[in-house]
Formats: sequence, structure tokens, C-alpha cells
Amino acid sequence: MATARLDRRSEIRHTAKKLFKEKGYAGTSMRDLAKEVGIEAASLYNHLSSKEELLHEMCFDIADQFFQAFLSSTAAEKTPSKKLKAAIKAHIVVIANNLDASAVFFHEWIFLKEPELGKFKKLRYQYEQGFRDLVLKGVEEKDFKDVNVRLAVFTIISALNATYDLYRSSEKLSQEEIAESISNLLLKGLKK
Amino acid sequence: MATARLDRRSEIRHTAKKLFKEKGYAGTSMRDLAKEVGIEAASLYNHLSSKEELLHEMCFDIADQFFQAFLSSTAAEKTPSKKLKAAIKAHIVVIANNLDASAVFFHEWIFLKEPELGKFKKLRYQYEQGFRDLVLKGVEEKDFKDVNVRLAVFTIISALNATYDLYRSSEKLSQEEIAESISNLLLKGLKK
DNA sequence: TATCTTTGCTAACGAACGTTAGTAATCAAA
DNA sequence: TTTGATTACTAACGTTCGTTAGCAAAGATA
Repeated sequence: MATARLDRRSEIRHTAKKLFKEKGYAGTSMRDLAKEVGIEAASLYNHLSSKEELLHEMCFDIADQFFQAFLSSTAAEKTPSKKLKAAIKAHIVVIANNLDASAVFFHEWIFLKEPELGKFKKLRYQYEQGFRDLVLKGVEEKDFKDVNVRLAVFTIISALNATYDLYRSSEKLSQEEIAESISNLLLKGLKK
Repeated sequence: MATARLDRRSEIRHTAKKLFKEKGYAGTSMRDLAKEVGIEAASLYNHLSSKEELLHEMCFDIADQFFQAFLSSTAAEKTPSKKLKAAIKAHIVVIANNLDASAVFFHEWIFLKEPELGKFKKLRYQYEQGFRDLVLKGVEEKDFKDVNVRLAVFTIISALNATYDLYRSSEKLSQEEIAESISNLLLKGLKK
């Protein structure tokens, strides 16, 4: 009975991301997940060791992607504003390539248990610190205005993190359009 | 045994907001809530009719506040950019005055059941439409750049909606500082 | 063909869930 | 001082939860 339509392990994880996004981690039961995959709940445990494990994997996999995207995108640029624009684009691309997992990453991490919860918060802080260092550098070099760095980065990242919600609309937007539009607004402002 | 330390009804709702924010709606049990209030789970039902009712109340109460704040804040201003700035400030103030309930409003509405769910989405769309109308007016009057209105408003509101997360920090920021800083960034941009 | 691993099943576990029933104690109003 | 409404309690309901045990079928390997 081992057909492995594509790969059950991957299929389960893919479906879990979708359900955790739609109904939340706590709102999704293992029976919900099993039904969507087309097997019995008990059979899931041939492919995973616990519900929590699914959440860990999702959260830390996406965290990795954000880090790598930030590093490789900013390395290629010279000025703070070009680096920031590149980091914004990279962040949006990671989200666009992981629409379900990103939503889980942003909203369901609260269900992580220690010690993973602490590790997660630390990673997130470090990632955001990359943005803060970048903006601080820009302020020092007079490339950016003399803003409250923490607040500015908070605003930027908050805007970026919501973009997973931007792809179900009728108006089809490309990653490039979204990245361009958001980074323009944040860098140059709405006012003429 | 009817002492009503302050008012049990209010106390329960206050505590529910706190717990729903911290652990999510689905992650909070009626026994959790009862324990935090200091009574038994069954006793809660002398003060409410269901767990769902608590969520409805929170979500629609905050929705009301956003609407009223938008209307009264923008009415006093003339130009689109002044109206927008006022609406941003008003939005931030509503969140600041309802830190727990706002977090619930933003993240737990997915647990609303029909027909409240549909009603909720409609309200949120209408509220955001207020911002879109405002930005569109600004573009037409050449007060704003010729941006993608939907995307610009999405960015603005996403940044605003995250501000409930801004008040636990060591760095104490006033509502005025936050509102000023965010609206400046969004209107004038980070770049010098 | 015989054997081992993988993956599915049914059945069931103890725990936790939201909620109801029934009752005692308290307080306010008469 | 009786009465009625409130508010708390214990006990329990039926359901669902994550998970385990044990077993059968199927494919891969020898």
C-alpha cells in the first residue's frame, strides 16, 4: 500500500501549512489534517512525531529563508537605501514563495513551546536588528532622515509582513510591482 | 455571595481580552478564563451565554470604535493629506486605548462564525474603503503621488494595525510620538 | 520466493473541551 | 422578615482532542 502519490510526508506538511493558515494551529485538529490528506488521523503518525513538530518545522524553515534572503540581497548593494530596498524586495519574495507558511510564521508562533519559543523570538529579534543596523547606518550617512530607527523599522517590517494577504485579490500584482510600490512608499513617501 | 468586586461581567470580558490576545481564542479554554477570574468554569455562564459571544462583542465593539474615530477625525480637516494624517492618528489612538481587544480584533476574527464572519469582513472592507477614497482624492488633487491606491492603503493600514505590539517595550513612546513618526514616514518617506 | 520496511487501517486511551442541571448562599427590595 | 434575583458551587453530559497499540496489506530487497 506504499504508493506515495507524490510524497506523503511532503503532502502532509503542505496541507498542514494551508490548514494552519486558514483555521489557525489551535483551530486545526489532526483529524482535520488527516481528512484533507485523505487518510485516518492515526496514519499521520507514520510520517510525523507530533503536531508541534509540524509547527516547529514551518516556523524555523521560514526564519532561515528570511535570514539567507536578507544576507544575500544586501551583500550586492552599496548604499543604505539600495540595501534597504533590496532587503524589502527579498523579504517580499520569501513571503510570496511561501504564502501559507509565512502566515503561520507570523501568527501561530505563539503556540511554540519552550525552548523553541525563546529561540524563535531571538531569531526574529536578530533579523529585525539587521534592518535596524541598516537604517541606522543610513541615518548616520545622511542617506536617510533622522528618524526613530526602532519605530521606522517596526513600520517597515509590519507593512512587509502583511503582504502574504495580498495575493488572493482579483487585481493580479507581481512580486516586482508589490516590492516596488511598497519600497517606494516607505522610502519616498505618499506626499508629493 | 454577590459582592461584585468591581463588576464580574466587566472583569470577565476584560480578562477574556487579555487571554485571547496572549493564547489565542482557540488556545484559551473557558476553564483558563474562569481560573484567571477566580471562579469555576460553570459560573462564567451566569455572566455570558457562550464563548463565541465574547469574541463577537470584542470584534464588533472595536470595529465601531474605528469607524467613529475615522469619521470624527477626518471631518475636521480639509486637505487629503491632513485628513489622512488625522485618520492615522485616530486609528493608532483606538488601538492604544484597546491594546488587548485590538490584537484579538486583528488575529482572532477568523474564529467568528457566519453570519457574523461575513458582517465583520464587510465592515473591515468598508473601513479600508474610507482610506482608499481619501488617498484617491489626494491623488486626483495632486496632493499625493500617482500611486497604486489599493497597495498604498494596504501598506498604511498594515503598518498601523501592528502598533498594538509597540507598547511592551522598555522605550516608552507616547501615542503622539508613534502617530507622528509613522505618519511622517508614510507621507514623507525615509529617504532624505 | 522469503523477508523487511513502509504505510495504511480500526480501536481505543486518558485528557480536555464547551456547556447544562441542580442547588446553596448571598444580597436587595418588599 | 419574607421574597426574588444573583452568583457561586459540584457534578456531569457528550464531544473532541492528540496520540498509541496492534495488525494487515503492499512494495522493495534479497
